[in-house]
Amino acid sequence: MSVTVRDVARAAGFSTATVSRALRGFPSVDPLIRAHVIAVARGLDYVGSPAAAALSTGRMNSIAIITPYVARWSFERMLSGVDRVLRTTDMDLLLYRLGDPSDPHPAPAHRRLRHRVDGFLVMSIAAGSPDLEEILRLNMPVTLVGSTREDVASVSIDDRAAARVATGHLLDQGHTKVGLIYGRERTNPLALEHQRYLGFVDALRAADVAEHQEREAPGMFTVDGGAAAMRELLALPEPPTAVFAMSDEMAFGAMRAMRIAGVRPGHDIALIGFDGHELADVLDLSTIAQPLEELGALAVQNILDDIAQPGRQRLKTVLPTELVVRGSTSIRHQD
Amino acid sequence: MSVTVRDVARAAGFSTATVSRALRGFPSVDPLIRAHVIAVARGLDYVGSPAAAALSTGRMNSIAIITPYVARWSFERMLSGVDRVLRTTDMDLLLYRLGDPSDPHPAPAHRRLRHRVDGFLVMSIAAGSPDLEEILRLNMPVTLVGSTREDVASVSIDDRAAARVATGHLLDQGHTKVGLIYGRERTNPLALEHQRYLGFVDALRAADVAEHQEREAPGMFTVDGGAAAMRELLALPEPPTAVFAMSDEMAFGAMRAMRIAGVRPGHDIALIGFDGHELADVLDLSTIAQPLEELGALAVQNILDDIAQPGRQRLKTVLPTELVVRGSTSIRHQD
DNA sequence: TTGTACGCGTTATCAG
DNA sequence: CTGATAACGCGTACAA
Repeated sequence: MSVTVRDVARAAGFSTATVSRALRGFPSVDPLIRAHVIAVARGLDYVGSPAAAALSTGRMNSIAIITPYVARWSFERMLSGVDRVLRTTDMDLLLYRLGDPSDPHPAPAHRRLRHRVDGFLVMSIAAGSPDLEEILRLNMPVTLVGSTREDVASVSIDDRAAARVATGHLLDQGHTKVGLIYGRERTNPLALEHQRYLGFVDALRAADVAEHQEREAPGMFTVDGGAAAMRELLALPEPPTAVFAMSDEMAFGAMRAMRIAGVRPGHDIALIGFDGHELADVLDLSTIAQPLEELGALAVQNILDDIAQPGRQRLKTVLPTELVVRGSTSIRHQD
Repeated sequence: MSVTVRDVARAAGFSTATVSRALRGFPSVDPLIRAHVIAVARGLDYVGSPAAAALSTGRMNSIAIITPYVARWSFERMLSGVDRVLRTTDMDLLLYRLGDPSDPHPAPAHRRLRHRVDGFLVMSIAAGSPDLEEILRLNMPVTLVGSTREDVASVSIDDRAAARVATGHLLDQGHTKVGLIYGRERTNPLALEHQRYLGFVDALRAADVAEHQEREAPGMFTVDGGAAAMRELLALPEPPTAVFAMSDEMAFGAMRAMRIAGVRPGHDIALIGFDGHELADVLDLSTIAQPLEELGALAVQNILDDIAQPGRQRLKTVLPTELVVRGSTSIRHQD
């Protein structure tokens, strides 16, 4: 087939053991011999078999990203952070789309992953999700990104506080009819968006503003969904004068619906999103910026550490968010 | 360590060979025995070792995506298409960020990939790129997405024709001072964007409009870069009255710069992008829509086929693009 | 410091 | 249709 350690050993005039050690830079090998072996290996265009190494050591030298939402902007950002850290190592990155609660074609088997990777980065999957439970049952290093769970390492933001800030910002402008564009199921404690919903309610309560369920519409965390939600809100007998969308992408959709309906964001209706999307700036959308790239980077670093030294203290990091005020919430409400 | 075929074999009262065959659904095994073996395996919570299987068969059961631009919207879409197809198989997906010509920290070794995957999906890497050459040298199944190269399978669009259409659309509106926001190096034949540049020039020539190099600014294919480019164009003594941006993301940046400068897209300056970005709609940006998800899906399907039957005819698919006219180019130019 | 020899878990071959 | 056994390529005790 192709050239193996044995070939290199023969050509170099040493044993496979020495070759193996030399190639991996062990200190216990004579510098001269190492140089020679490396030269010979290069000459033979030798490249090791990760499968064989994995079989022998039990380490796969790779980690998996588990996430249901490959198509969200936030994923793309977190992935950038992950990649930035990972490319300084020799670890490989596997990508598995798993954990979408509304998936008609549910995951076949997580068992398969067992011997496939050394650790898991679970992104945007709520604690309590069956898929997450399956992963945890594997009893391998896991770090959550964007969610939290007892006894599992995680890197996240304080969603509840952030949503409180976003909603509070609207209330500060004098709005009392505050609408919400959520994802799919805001009241399910297992849903990732639940915390943001609680923050929304917190803020209303703190300001003594009543919550009106009919002013809350689902936007599925997509642009189109956000548009549909806003259409729904606009059709209300008493539409909200301010709206908090749980993601910038939904807010963008809402803006489209508003434009079509002839309603100006920041003028007729205040609108704030969530994420700190690159284009929020272009669309002059107020938002809650979260450090997505950092989330990814810290999480992968933690996984690497966990793999290196098992039984390590579980890391729980919470990163800060920032309210970014732009035109879409610039105008105060006056009754 | 964990339960192996041998354990299953012992528990089931059959040989490892039979167990292996039964578990993989070989027709040559007694249905009753198969059922029994499967039951036992499940009972033992058996899960196979891909590393061992790979070592034995030489097939890794996984493919790699190679791309420099993890953070672009177009990547996210193509990835969605890839995943849609891949999840109907038992193949795993490895992700490698490689091939960025402006990478200060160049790739360590592609050799490493040799025994890691069964095939490569090379996205958005120009033919002639050193990284692509390295991959091709491996002599394994490769499918290009978004670029073309002699003797390599590819799924792409006709960039040149599409750019011609975009530019032609501007010219049709009566514009003669047409600007361009390109990526990094439009004139390098090895750059991916070169074809779009050629299409731009084609259209100008066909309309007998002179090309003015100073009306062409680099936007690095990012939002911020697009903004900078537009600022540059606006500062010209004779700014263009219409601009073609080689990506929607750059066009978005351009729109931001225009808004800050008090110039209205589609009114003061016509603007058209490229990609069919989800948010082009929201921003009322005309664009060239390309079927990104389909590109990804077809490419991965082709790789799977190539792996299944080596030495197959090289596929060369070109998918159609579509001009989408919106507000940003709706107003005709009048001198 | 270097070499020998075995094991990792699975699949493929070949004989029965 | 089933079983015994030899690879697959590398890492690593253990011995020298």
